[in-house]
Amino acid sequence: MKLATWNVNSLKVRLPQLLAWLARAQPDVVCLQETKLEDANFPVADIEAAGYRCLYSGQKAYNGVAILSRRPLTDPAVGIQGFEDEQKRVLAATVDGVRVVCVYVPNGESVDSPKYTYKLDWFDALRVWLERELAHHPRLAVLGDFNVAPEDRDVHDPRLWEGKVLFSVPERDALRRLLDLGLADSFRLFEQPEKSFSWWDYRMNQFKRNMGLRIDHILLSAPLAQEAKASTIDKQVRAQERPSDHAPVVTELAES
DNA sequence: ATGGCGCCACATTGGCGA
Repeated sequence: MKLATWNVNSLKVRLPQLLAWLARAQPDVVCLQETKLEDANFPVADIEAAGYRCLYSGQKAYNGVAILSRRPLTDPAVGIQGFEDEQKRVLAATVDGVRVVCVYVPNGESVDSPKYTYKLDWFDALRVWLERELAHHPRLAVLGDFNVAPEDRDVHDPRLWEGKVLFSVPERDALRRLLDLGLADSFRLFEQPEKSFSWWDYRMNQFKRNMGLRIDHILLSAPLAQEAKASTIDKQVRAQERPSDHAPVVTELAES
């Protein structure tokens, strides 16, 4: 089973790229973030024509998440249980016995912003909810844009980013506490090229200069981590014309 | 120190992302 996550930064704009990527990469399950579409405008027909079922939870202009799957999606759930949030950032469903959770963690804006407080509160609520979800679903995967680079090696210039939003200690601690529930950062289960990133700012040719961050992650519970075969970041997608600022991350599980 | 780019909407400028 090939699991993927991609922040598309507008599904309306990126739909042709998504369809081309599905055909090339052949993922089984794809979690999308920043679809920026109300549910009424979700391109269901195009995605079904490509061979994928879909679940989506969106809003106008901001946020919005979706799960695409070749196999049936069951037991859908919207949002973090027990956490009121108008922003559409979380969607979950079960595919072939794997509980798939798609997350779009708040950006935080800057460490002195109210949005940063919201981000940390949001992480807390996510952790509490995921702990319960794990108890019910031992085969659990959390995929998405976490808006946190976990370690120095996930940042092109850690000294420059030290203390900044996306790399501040409280954010990294919040992500660490998720991993401490018994989730593995699947990308790091395998040997990887140095300076592997999943996001590059549009400005200043940062992609060409590989000045990025690794903030998009696929976390796997222990039974799934044992089955992981490979994990990669699809940089080709970021090199296209009119790209999203994020590249897809893909983790493959052995057939079980 | 600031803006750079791209997308969106009560749009031709400002909010937001990261």
